[in-house]
Amino acid sequence: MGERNRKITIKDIAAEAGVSIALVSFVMNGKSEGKNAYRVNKETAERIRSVAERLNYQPNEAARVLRSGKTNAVGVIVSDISNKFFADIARCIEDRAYKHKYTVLFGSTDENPQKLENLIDVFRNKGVDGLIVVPCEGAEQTLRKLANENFPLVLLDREVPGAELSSVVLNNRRAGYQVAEVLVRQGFRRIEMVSYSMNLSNIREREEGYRSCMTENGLGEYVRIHHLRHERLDRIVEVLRDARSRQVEAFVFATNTLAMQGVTAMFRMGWQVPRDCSMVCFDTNEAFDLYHTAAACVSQPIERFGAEALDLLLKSIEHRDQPMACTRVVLTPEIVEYAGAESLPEVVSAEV
Amino acid sequence: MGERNRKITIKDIAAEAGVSIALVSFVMNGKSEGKNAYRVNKETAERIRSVAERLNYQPNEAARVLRSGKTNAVGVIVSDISNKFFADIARCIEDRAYKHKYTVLFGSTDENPQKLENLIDVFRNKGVDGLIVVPCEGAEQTLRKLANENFPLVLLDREVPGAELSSVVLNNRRAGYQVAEVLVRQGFRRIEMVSYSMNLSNIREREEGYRSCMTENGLGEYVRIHHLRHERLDRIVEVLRDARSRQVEAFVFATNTLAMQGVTAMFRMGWQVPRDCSMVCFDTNEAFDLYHTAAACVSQPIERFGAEALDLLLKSIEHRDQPMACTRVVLTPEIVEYAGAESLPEVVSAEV
DNA sequence: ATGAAAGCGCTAACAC
DNA sequence: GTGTTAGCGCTTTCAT
Repeated sequence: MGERNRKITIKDIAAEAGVSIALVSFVMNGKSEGKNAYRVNKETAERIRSVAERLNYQPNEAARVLRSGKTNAVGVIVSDISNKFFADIARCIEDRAYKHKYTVLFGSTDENPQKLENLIDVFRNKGVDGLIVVPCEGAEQTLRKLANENFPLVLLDREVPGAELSSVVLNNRRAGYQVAEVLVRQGFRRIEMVSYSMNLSNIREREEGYRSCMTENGLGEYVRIHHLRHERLDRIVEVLRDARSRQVEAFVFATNTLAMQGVTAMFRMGWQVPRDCSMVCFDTNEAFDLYHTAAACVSQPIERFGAEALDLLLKSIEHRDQPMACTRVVLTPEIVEYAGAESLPEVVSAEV
Repeated sequence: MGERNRKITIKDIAAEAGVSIALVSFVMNGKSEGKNAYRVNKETAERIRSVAERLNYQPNEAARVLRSGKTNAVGVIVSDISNKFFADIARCIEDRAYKHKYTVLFGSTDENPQKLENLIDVFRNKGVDGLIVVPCEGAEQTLRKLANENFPLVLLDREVPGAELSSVVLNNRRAGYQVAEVLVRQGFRRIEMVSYSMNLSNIREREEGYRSCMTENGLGEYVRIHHLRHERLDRIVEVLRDARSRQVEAFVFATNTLAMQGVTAMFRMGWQVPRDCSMVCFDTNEAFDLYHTAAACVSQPIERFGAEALDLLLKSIEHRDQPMACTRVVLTPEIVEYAGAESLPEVVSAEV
């Protein structure tokens, strides 16, 4: 009771089991089995294991890390961990990493390359074995340098053009095409896109998808992409109002955030969605889902994003010596189409 | 180019600056200033600093941790990091911790006490200096033991009854009272509550709040609390249908998840909210907010949750020697009242 | 004002 | 099969 709660070390186990610390280390690391192993006496090994169990031995991570240079930790750097899309991915990565005995450090950049650089520094000092990064604009240099050092790195959600980096991304072009196509099929012609001015690969490709969908459907003349600054989303009101004055009938929102901002603004201005104006967007969201606000949403395979990214990273950590293979995983979007608010079963039956 | 990219250590700095590693250590740790300091020559210190800068010296965390026993990392264990409420708090903690040069490890329990215990073990092995924990049912023992060991610990969102543990929680009783009161003021009488069967302090207090509000308003006879099992939320349909058959006019949902499930179920059953049935709930949410689905929401001071919890934890890490003071921070809820869907400015103007 | 040196707990090469 | 031992990079006590 009054005993100081000293941490049990490998030494204590060795003493208690009457063997050397080396033996304990081997046994604890499973080096007593397998081919290239110091073959330890089966009984000795068992004795050591039981002592460790009894004393509730917990190896000291810091020592192990210092000695081996491996932390069994990876860093995940996203734009904003409180954003639903990233929070969901984070959760998947966390669970999966845990199964592989890895822990995860999270960080948010707020699309600020300086913050990204800081986070990378901090995480590397902490000794993470690798990084999963959602690159932001202006981070190209930093990331390329990292990769040149042969540091295990996997890009998520977006790519860095012209860099040979592993990445897990959506087929954004296709998603943009297909989601816009829903509007076209519904008979809309004046369809415009609301997007970010940030130069991000995923955004640019979504725009491309929209553009080719329009062009291929003979609506090239209506193509118009509004680029909003990330810090000035309030400008969306002007964009919408202007579009409205040009009889725009429907919008493609390049991200969930933009869509939410857009719809909120529309509500404030007295338009009802989708009655007065239709829209499609990327990612689902409880509001749009429940009220069928969107005519369609791009549903991203969250689980696979997390799984593929982590697996890729772990593989590249395993093969740190090799000159770093660059794998590109492109996931297929799913388009969730809603029937339209007027046909929401519940609303109809309630109003009749 | 072909150079192996060896990490710069304190030794390199020492050699380059022509001093001993001890001096470098002192300078790097700012022990050259202040009162109880080895007074280092101002110029020597400057020289060391400049060399460190030039060589881009990054101290090795593992070594520092091994030696000092301090990791400058804290663990945050919540129910589910992908849940908006916790994701938001996580983000606040992350930002704030970062300013204090701390990093944060996140983990999710899924309300499973076994997972909680595992996570605590893992995080402690990693050597976190302290933990912020959202306790789940059945974790009382584990947490009490932790605190008995004088391990820095702060509870978040919920408390462990009968344990002297620091915590940051909402005044849930008051929140429950006030949010139910909105319905009462709107003239509803048959108001029932949908809650969890889990025995969690916050949930229980919310129920208490609802109950006393009803009683004090002479509606005691209508008090009814439905307890759903966390894993069987689909049961909510039966609960709602049954309530409906008893002419229940409004619901208080004990959590955001319950509310979302509830409203979704109502929609499926063809009821329109709030036309056919009113509701209030805890936490805001884009859907309810945008469409004024809820008559009112309890808005929790997310920022303060994060800030208070982290500050409390850091303080208790700082004073690990002292016998652990137990502080309880109770935050005040804010009730956000919506005007009702029929008076949504935009919908009205659009429908006229 | 500065340096030497003793470890923190662990891994792994090497000796027996 | 098992033990010895040399560090990993750092902090900190104690000499000088």
